[in-house]
Amino acid sequence: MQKTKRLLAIEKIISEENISTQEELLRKLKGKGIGCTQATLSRNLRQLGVGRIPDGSGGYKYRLSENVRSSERSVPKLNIVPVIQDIVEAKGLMVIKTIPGNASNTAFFIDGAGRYEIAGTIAGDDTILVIPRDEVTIQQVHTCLEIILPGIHEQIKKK
Amino acid sequence: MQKTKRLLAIEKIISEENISTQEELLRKLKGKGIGCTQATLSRNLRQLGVGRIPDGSGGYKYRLSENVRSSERSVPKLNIVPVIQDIVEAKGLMVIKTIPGNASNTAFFIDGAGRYEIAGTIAGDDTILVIPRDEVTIQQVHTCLEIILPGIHEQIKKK
DNA sequence: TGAAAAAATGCATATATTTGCAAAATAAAT
DNA sequence: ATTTATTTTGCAAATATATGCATTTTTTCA
Repeated sequence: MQKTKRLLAIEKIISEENISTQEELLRKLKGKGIGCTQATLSRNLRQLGVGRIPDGSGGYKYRLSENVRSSERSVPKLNIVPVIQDIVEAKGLMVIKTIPGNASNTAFFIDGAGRYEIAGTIAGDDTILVIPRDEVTIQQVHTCLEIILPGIHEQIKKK
Repeated sequence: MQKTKRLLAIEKIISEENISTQEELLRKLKGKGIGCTQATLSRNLRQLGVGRIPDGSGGYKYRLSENVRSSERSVPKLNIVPVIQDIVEAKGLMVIKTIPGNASNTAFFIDGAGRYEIAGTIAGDDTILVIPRDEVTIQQVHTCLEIILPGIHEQIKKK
């Protein structure tokens, strides 16, 4: 999906350098071969929870939300995807099946991402219940999972 | 000095309510007898380090910088409340997030209060699902929690 | 106290961001 | 494989925010 790639690229760029306008970010993306309009960027930034704050020297810069930043700094990108066996939706909730004994750490990882879309998770031995916030569609949760665990859907399809 | 008063008022308003545009903040200030133009506000917000971030529901809100917020919350409360990180409602249920490993004992405490409003709780490692009885509103559950854990909402707000 | 310098402000405008709407692209269903 | 529904996107226009400049207010200093 083109959008997912862009969202990931945006997070990366913003966390690595000081961007002060959407036009500037637009150029950086173009440089990476990822194109869209400024309007789309505006929507994407909101979805990602990216804020705009004073940079301390008269200007402004975009910055990821606190929880996203802290999760990126402390949780290693371990290869957690392979433990996930299946994802199904039920009653507006999302149920993730893992290989036995791996629900807890996977849920912890998901929680750690600090995504707004997810109200919380509860993990058993090999099953995780992901509770989306009201107003959040299952589709949005899927996008969200893709951001937390890039390649997750791809991985499952292959099973 | 007129400006100092305004800066303080801005900090106060922003920390207490969700403001989404400078015009809106302008009106709030006028309501307090403090007047200026949007241009001045723009300059003041930058000086205060106030950022603009997604509010999680499609809009934006202004927020004080992290350091300002953390210095304001330096008075510790002395009870078990601090282990609770967040409370959100979803699907008519209530999800309580705690610091890792504390969901179980907190849930036990909540159960122990024997409140009628709460049908039961399920605790994982750091998440508690509180299931209200049918006919019980979320608002009632909030009130109920405040009775069991005085100061809980106050505590969370400051995070 | 009065003059000079610095800071703050308003006005008008430039710049930047958001949004409604229709078209295009994706995903889902038959 | 088509059709249908959903999501994403671009375009143009509306909103919102930032800034240059002249003026007023506040501060500094002799």
